[in-house]
Amino acid sequence: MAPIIVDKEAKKEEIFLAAASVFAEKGFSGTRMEDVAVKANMGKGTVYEYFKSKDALFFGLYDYLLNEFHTKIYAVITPEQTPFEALSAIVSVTLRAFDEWHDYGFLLMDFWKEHRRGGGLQIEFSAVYDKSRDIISRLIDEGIEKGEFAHVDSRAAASAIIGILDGVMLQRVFDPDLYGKCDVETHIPALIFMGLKKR
Amino acid sequence: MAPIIVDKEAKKEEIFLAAASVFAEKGFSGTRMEDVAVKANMGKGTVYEYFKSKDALFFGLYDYLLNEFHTKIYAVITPEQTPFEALSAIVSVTLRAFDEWHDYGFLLMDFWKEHRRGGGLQIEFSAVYDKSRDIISRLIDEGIEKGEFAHVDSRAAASAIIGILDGVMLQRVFDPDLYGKCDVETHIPALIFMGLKKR
DNA sequence: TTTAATTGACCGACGAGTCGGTCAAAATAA
DNA sequence: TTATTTTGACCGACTCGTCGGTCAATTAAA
Repeated sequence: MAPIIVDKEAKKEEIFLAAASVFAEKGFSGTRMEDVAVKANMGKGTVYEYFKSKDALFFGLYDYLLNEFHTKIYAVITPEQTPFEALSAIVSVTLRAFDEWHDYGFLLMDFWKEHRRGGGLQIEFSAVYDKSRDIISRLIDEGIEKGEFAHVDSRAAASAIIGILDGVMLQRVFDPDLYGKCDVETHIPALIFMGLKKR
Repeated sequence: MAPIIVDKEAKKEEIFLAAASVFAEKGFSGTRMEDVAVKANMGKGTVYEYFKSKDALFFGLYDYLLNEFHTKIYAVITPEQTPFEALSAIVSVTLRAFDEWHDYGFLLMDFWKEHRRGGGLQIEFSAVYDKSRDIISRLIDEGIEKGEFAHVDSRAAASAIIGILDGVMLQRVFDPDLYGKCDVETHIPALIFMGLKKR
């Protein structure tokens, strides 16, 4: 019936990991499918058994990684936290995630850049960011309600917070040692909460 | 001896403008040199008279645009301003610049992404960001000294502010209507200065 | 005429995707 | 148990369209 029973899902994951590494190193257009195949210890044809095209692999990888990231986020927020605590947790875990996996920055830049290119595959970043802004701004609204936060525009603030995370990651991509001496995980949340102005 | 005297610089600029438009629309790797030539109303060969290679054109364009942006920034800061005023001016002019030329976001994503690819040409973003952080953090230090700002870590704060600008631009690239209803030029500086916490 | 400026047909490298063939495990027969 | 058949996972040589870059020819100013 079915000789050689292969765990297709596990194999897809293997390919994803190889692809992540190669795409991060060479960028989307600089990567040849053969490179991915070699990295995954298989023939090019095999990669095509699992992914219809280079695009399918690339955009599939995005979904895979986004899912992993969401898992990390959801792992640190609980209903018992105050809005302040929840926000802090999200900010730290994100900064730490970017820190732990330097390659992710390069990949993300590629996803940003390629997100258009037609086809049903393209990444809907507007939806992804919408969702993130929703979560953050809801936390901010809750904080305002509870008297914990000032009456800021929660949508704009959410956008800014997410912007900081992306923007700081970006700078770290260009200069990995940027925060060698400075504890960004403390200072960034501090700035978000306290602002620049003297109290 | 010297027949046709062509203003080489003006012609280079023509090509830059055409290239900016095409690169923004199709991305670096999606752009054919022929596309640029057509947009600039000339033959492909002519483009190669002015730029040695696609890379030379692309990275040359970056320098050209960066220079234009710096000119904009320097136009709004004066020695008489308080640190608060100078920072506000920089933030607004940057947000407005991103707003006025939507294409710039796409281009920037391409520059970010391609910044590595060897050769003597690659963009030194670490230096570019270093310079920006220097300017901003110096302003913040000055503000702290004058008792205008709290004792934040000025390097981290500068990094965060620049991050907000890049990050917000990014979100606007994905969702151009994001700030249709909300005055981001007011709210973002407000958040930076006042923070989230209730005073 | 001379020489700068322009051009686009052409070339060759490159890489995505294909496809016919191989192989080993599993099922079945003997 | 051993031989035979079946099946699908795997593979890499090949094809073929696509550009970056070149250059011989053309245009036009001086």
